[in-house]
Amino acid sequence: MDVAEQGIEGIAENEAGDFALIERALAAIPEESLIVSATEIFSALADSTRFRILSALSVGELCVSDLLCATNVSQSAVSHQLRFLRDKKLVTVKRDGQRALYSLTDDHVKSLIDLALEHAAE
Amino acid sequence: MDVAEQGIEGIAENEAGDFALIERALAAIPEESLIVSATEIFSALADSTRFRILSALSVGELCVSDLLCATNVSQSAVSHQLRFLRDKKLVTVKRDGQRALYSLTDDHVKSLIDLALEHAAE
DNA sequence: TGATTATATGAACAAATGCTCATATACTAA
DNA sequence: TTAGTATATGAGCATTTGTTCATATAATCA
Repeated sequence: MDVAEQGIEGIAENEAGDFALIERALAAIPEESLIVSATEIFSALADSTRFRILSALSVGELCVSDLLCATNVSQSAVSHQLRFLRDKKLVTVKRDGQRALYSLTDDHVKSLIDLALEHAAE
Repeated sequence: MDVAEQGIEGIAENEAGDFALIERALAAIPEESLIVSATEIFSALADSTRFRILSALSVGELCVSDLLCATNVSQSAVSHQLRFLRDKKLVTVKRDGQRALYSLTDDHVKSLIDLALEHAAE
């Protein structure tokens, strides 16, 4: 009704039979704040250095020099990426003497990695 | 054995008790080609325009002007992004008269979107 | 045919990204 | 304290990204 007519104006020239599908498609698009959050997680996983870091952490808590082994970049680069991941709340740190122990904040990240690998393996 | 000793050299100063974990962490990192594929999918989902396009397509086949309604950018931008998604094999096109009908290549993408939204909703 | 609608593409550009280098901070041990 | 190890940060830079503008191609219709 309201929604349908709003859609009709936006879409203009389509045949009537497709309106329902288009409406559903537009309805399937989450609201902006959710899009921002979702694309942020995907951005975090979209870089190979961060992907390696997060993959490694999916097994458990690790310190920066461990994560250095997990990547192909400098210690500085790892620290910068860890800062990025901290800011996005995807990892948390805790100090242990000289070490900084990082771990995944929750396991959605691990699920996402597994799903993507499943897709990649085709 | 082989693997463990290789790890010990790389890691250098850690206490013996942590080697097992570190080994498992390094083993959890997929091989390069899988990382490339996985980060490519995540990149595709890491942009709000593409995210909107893929969300909309998760409901079914749509033409470019429908997808234009689903985004906030120009027709040209949508076309460019569709080209990107085609190149990455995430969507497929089929011509229908003047229209180009796009659809998702498979539904891993939809699963990834759903998982990310689940995480985002916290 | 020419006009119209739908989609695609190339060029150019601003903004974002990811890295390294140099350096700073934090903690430990002698 | 000083030296050594572990981590963090700021600046600078090259590369990548996403967009718009202008235009090209494709298909339909009068």
